[in-house]
Amino acid sequence: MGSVSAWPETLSSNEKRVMEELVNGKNCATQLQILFQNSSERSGRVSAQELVQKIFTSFDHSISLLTSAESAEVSQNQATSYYDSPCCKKRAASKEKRGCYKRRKSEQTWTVASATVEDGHAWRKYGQKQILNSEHPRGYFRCTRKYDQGCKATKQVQRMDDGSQMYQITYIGTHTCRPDSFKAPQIIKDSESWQSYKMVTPSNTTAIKQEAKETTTPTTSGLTDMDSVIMWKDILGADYGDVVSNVYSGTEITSQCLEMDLVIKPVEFEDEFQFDESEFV
DNA sequence: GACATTTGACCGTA
DNA sequence: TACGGTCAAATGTC
Repeated sequence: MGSVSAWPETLSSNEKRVMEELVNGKNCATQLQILFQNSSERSGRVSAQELVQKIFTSFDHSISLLTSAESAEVSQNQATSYYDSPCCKKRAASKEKRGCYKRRKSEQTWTVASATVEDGHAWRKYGQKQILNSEHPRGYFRCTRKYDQGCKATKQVQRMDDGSQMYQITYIGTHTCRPDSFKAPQIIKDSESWQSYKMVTPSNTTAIKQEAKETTTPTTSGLTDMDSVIMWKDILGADYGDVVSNVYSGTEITSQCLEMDLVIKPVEFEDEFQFDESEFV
């Protein structure tokens, strides 16, 4: 485990802490993988659940650190840039001026094929567009916490043209909001079995906020973040075939998790995110 | 009345 | 210049 002093001095203290958390999470994941490889026993010094708990905590801390830094930046920017920006002054001056925006090319994006548009977050639809050569229109959604918490997450939902009931959902940007209900999955918190996690159903959900047709509801597990959904599925995949069936085929992951059927396509990180897989095997 | 959705207009990018 | 993403007025719903 690296100490703070092991990181380049160019990193800020927050970045160093993030790195520490990520390394910690990676190490736990490695141990967890070994545990799964010797799946019959629970003989390690720590149980799989404890490791998963650690991983979750590490990633959660990292996300918190990053989002707190980002949120500060966002709120600072918002205070001055959004309503005071030349762009919007211009808009105020000219009511006819619309579409004053910058495309966010550097945001993280990932695509998910799902039988449902629900993902545990509350989204508000802000647009719909007929796309060329597509049978179905594409819906544009933003996080309902965009204005109160500066959350930059958006998603695009489009019915697939292959006649199936599947939706192609593209997530753009990560949630910087911190829903009150966000917490570690019940299974982790209560140290229950993985099986209990499987038993979580949409029927015992509580809504963060009522949104019309596209409203999404978090599960009681509190697993409200799409990133978390993907993460837990990935973790559970190998040895919990009944719970989650993952097929890692190069760059594509096919999963079935809870009520969602997902095909997760490659995450495109425009920011340079390096992950040395060779150390993982 | 507050909030969400619809829809046409506007604008950036390829 | 066409396409796609976003904005915001109009409209709908509770």
